[in-house]
Amino acid sequence: MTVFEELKRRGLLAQLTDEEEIKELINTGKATFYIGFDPTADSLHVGHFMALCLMKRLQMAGNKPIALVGGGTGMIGDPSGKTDMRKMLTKETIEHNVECFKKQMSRFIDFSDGKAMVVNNADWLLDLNYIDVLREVGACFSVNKMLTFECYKQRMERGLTFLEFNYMIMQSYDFYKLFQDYGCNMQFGGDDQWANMLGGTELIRKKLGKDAYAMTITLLLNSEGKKMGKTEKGAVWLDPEKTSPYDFFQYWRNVADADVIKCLKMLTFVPIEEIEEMEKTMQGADFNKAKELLAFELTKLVHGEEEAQKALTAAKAIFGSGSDSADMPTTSIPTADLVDGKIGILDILVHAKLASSNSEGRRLVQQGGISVNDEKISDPSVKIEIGNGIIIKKGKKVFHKVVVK
RNA sequence: GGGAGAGUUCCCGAGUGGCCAAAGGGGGCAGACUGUAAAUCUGUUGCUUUUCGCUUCGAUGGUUCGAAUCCGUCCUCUCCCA
Repeated sequence: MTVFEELKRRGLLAQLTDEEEIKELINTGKATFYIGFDPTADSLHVGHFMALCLMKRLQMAGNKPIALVGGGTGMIGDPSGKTDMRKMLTKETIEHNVECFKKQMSRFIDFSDGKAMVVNNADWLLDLNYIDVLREVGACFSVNKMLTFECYKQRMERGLTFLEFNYMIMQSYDFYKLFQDYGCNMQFGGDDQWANMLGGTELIRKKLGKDAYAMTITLLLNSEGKKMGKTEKGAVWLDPEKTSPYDFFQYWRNVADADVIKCLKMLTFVPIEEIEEMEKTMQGADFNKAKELLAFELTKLVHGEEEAQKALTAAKAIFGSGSDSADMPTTSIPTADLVDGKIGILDILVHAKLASSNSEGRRLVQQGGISVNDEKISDPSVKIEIGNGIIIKKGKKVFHKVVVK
């Protein structure tokens, strides 16, 4: 099966400028393509992961990926898909984030022997001269046309600054620049980037009279139409410091039934035939097996096989029998906080960040949401003896170990 | 630059002198039902040493026994005209 066919069967392809050309180029390994990453945080998250997978798939087929970190465009902020202007990041923050991105990417993509490269558009965007840019590329963009793009529509109602309006031009300039300097003939990205990417291909055509191609991948939306990889507490990060492997595993273990197959197809390297077979016969509790596979595969890709195994074992131990596990998130309480070797349940909850305040902890206890060593707690004033460590269960899915330091 | 309007708790959005920690909805959390799913139903959703009390309605100063509500100044945003 060719790469193109594989991408298509996995439901990854969204829009393409020229299907036949792109198919030919990537199948024969002749593409040099780039994907842009906006350094808005100090870690990549699940949304970026899709792009990384795509890079890897294409790299395996012999194509050359360029990861473009938006150190320059990050100064502007992409208005696509946002209803409000985002916060401006300082130069220092962006530089720091760019460094973090580079490190994380090298885990997925093979950068040896020039098989792939990372570039930072700050290297060329920051030194641009305003007037020169206006004359060189500004003349190629029609404001009338830009305003008709979907990505600006909703911002037309709520306000769009000139700063953000220029994001598209900068991104187009990136492609133009990479095309000339590195022979980069394709740009890939999320489907929300379509308009920005087309800007690049048109600029190249107008300035150089040559063809470049763009392709977007389907955004990973859950069955409710929301972007996946976000939780109430924020994004699901690839950095183990920000989202522990166990939590990462649990996020995928808990996806909705309707989303499992899609996620397996789009995010994992499990052979497509296998997934399609699974899809046909899946019913009832089979979903749990599929979710387990999904969670395991992804954790393995992101954190390595060992961590994935640990997360799986921990999950099985906890949800299977509720018994102890070495890999559970743990909080240590200083001995000084204990009175006669005991401590109030509310203090424990707040310490372990299972509750953000005493009030919330009290509520949890009163509503029967807290168990200590499998015994339900109903009195918020109860003192708990920690001894060699206790297991606290909050709700049905959150387990936490507490020990004395 | 001129004119009009708006800023309320996680979000949307009521409230226009005391009965306001502030309606309603969304979201979150917990309980029931389940498959660590969805849907549904119930409870809950500022803090606290929990029936007392404390802080909150853009910021600040004032009027008042009492202010989210009235007045002054400032900040931010939206709309109309240029």
